[in-house]
Amino acid sequence: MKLLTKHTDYAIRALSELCENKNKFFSARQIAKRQRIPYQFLRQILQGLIKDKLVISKEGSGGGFRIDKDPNLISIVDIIAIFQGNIQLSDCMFRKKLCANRSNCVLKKQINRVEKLVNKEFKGITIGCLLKDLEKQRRRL
Amino acid sequence: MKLLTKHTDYAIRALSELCENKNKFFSARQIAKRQRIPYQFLRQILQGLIKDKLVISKEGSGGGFRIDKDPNLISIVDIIAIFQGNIQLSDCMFRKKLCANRSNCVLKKQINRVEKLVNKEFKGITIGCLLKDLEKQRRRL
DNA sequence: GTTAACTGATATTATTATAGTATCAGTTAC
DNA sequence: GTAACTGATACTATAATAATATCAGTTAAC
Repeated sequence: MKLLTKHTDYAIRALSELCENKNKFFSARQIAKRQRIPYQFLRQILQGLIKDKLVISKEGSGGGFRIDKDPNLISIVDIIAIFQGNIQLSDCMFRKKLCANRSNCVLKKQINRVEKLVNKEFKGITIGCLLKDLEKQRRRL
Repeated sequence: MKLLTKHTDYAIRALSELCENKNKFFSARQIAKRQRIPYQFLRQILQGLIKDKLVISKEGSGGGFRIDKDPNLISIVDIIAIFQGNIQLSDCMFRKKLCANRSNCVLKKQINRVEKLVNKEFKGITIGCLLKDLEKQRRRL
């Protein structure tokens, strides 16, 4: 029962890493080591980020990945969407027919309401704002 | 990626069924049939509801289950808690140590915020209010 | 007092999602 | 040419969820 999977978690970390220098290419191996992410798993994740054009890659020796979108425009819903599909709090919503019992449908309405709320909140959480929070935290130490 | 499992979904339906007549004992077989819930699965769920004293049971022929708590005081967080533990949107929160990367911890803070929001909203959704919604819906038809 | 309709408790299996690993082909810089 | 990379994809492992099966004990009614 969780809304964020490792895919999303690792993707966020990888993106933050890339933001350390937006012009540099970081190799998957580098990122994996620094962020303690299983290497092959990270490579899959990076492929996902490429498809959505959040990062760009360079093949060959000295190659790697570079951020390709304004961090302030990368929200965690975008990342969730890549790896987990749209946010849905209950299976119930997938059922095409009306539920056997109507009470389930009134539940669905309530859940939909909360779902929209979560979506809205998550949209507001961007890589950019996470980095800002991080900066603040660092200054405080 | 869902917050409500079948356990919770079925439990809500079973409780609504029991509310049809708060003094009557309904057998698991009856409920299963009417709500189209796999019988043995439902029995497990009802055992869970008994442990938390949401329902009471009567053994033997003519026995079954009866609601034992004011529906207005049964919130879906209570039910989620029985079958899924506390609401947690990310695994990250389980890690005792600080994350390798601090950015993860700032993420944690944001997720915690949304988590509290979801909890608050879910607390407001009770069996009682779902039944009320259902009544309204019926009257409209 | 036997039988049918029940619950209590628990073990087992199936299914699916998530997480992680392995491999091979192709690219690039030196 | 070779070491350090990515692209693509197949495979395996683990865990959570969903569902099934079984047996012992209880109760009501005949």
